[in-house]
Amino acid sequence: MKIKATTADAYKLFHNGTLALARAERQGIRIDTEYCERKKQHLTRKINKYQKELQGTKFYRRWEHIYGRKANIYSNHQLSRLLYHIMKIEPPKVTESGKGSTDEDALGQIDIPELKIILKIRKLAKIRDTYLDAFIREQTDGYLHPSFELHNVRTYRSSSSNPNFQNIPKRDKESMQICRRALLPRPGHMLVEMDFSALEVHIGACYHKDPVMLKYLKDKESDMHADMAKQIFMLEALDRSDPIQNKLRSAAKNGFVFPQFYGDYYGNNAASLCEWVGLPHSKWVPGMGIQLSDGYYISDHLRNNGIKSFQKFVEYMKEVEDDFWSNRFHVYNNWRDKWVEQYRRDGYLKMLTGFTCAGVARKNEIINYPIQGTAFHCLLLTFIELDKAMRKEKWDSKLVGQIHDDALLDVRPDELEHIKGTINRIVKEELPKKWDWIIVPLDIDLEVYGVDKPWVA
DNA sequence: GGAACTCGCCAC
DNA sequence: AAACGTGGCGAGTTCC
Repeated sequence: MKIKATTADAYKLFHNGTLALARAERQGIRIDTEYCERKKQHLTRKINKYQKELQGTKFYRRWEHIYGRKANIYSNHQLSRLLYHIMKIEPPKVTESGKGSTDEDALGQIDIPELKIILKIRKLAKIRDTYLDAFIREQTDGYLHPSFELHNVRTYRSSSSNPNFQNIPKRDKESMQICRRALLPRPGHMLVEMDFSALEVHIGACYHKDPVMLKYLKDKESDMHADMAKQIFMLEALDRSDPIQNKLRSAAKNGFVFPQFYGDYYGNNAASLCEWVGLPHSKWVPGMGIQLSDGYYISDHLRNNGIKSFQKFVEYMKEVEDDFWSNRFHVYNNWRDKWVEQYRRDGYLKMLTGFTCAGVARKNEIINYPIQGTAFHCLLLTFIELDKAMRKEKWDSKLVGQIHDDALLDVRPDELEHIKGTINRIVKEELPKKWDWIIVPLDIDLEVYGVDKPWVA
């Protein structure tokens, strides 16, 4: 008989989780403080160089003319006034409070070369002030001890602070290398990162049990993102080994599938997809966007299929969205409706792990909360069990951090094989045994970094 | 001089 | 009819 998880089960998970996370906090992660100091100075010199370059321009002299000695290139308030009030430029986008935005996207759409310098300065200052500075400030005796909290997040995920271990740059190569170069294993050890692949998609399937999604997750040959790329870009086939075709797959994944799961809609999707493939929000002519093959561009291809403008593409994406939820994933879609209906009736929702979310929430929030929380709980239980095995068997290896669906270990090389086996046992056997609602195989990836090498691939 | 706010930007 | 979920944090600004 199936027994549903209770609040007491949820409590126990967080009680044990708190203890395991506290032990990881106490272990800490080794940090190269001298490197941080050196790199900080290096970044400061680069920033000063860009600042000098900016200050020599007409644009900045205008800025100084308005603000005098108070002119500050880090003031977005001043920049916004200068661009949108003094220079009368039409704001490409506005902020939450309705003022002209000065974020990267907005500045990128304004044809003033000086703004490029500001963006470069912003990026370097972000690395220096948010990461390297914090690493130096927060370290004691060459170790960082980030906090991991379980009481801050509405979805019953974790948060991290002092410093935040969960937002160290990864996607931008330069930022990633500069920041992660600072984080090291203990002497003679290596960093090992384990992460669940597509965990939220898998956990979502445990809630809605859509047969089409279950097939995608169980059948290694099938590929949801490739299928969506084929549909969106009207392709007969998709070869992931071709870089351009793989880019189309990434566009479908990040510009349509994931945003749809979070509750986005075709209008934003169409804009995002165009961004991915380099097409403008206007009429399309031959030779626009990314090149599919010699002399054949994405705009040629879509025009040949009857989509000759952004406007038309938006209409087409409406059809794709409709097909996505009404046909392809209609069981998933019915679950969403029923789930929201039930919340509106009860005033709360209950997760598969026993946690309760109550209070006023919008539709998208209600759909996302259980999936986001439950996915993290899979990582947390894995973390707890690993910590338990580690202490019982007196490993020299240590758990040092966690990022929602990902854990970082500081491993003594001769223990690696045993640790791999332990992780696999926990994820493949113990998790599904404890939680019988896990109806899809959970997969984990292991990334092993070099002995004495930093957290840089 | 600190609290509370906005904005921008990093992660999943 | 509306239209992307969860955080932390630094700098600048405003208010007391």
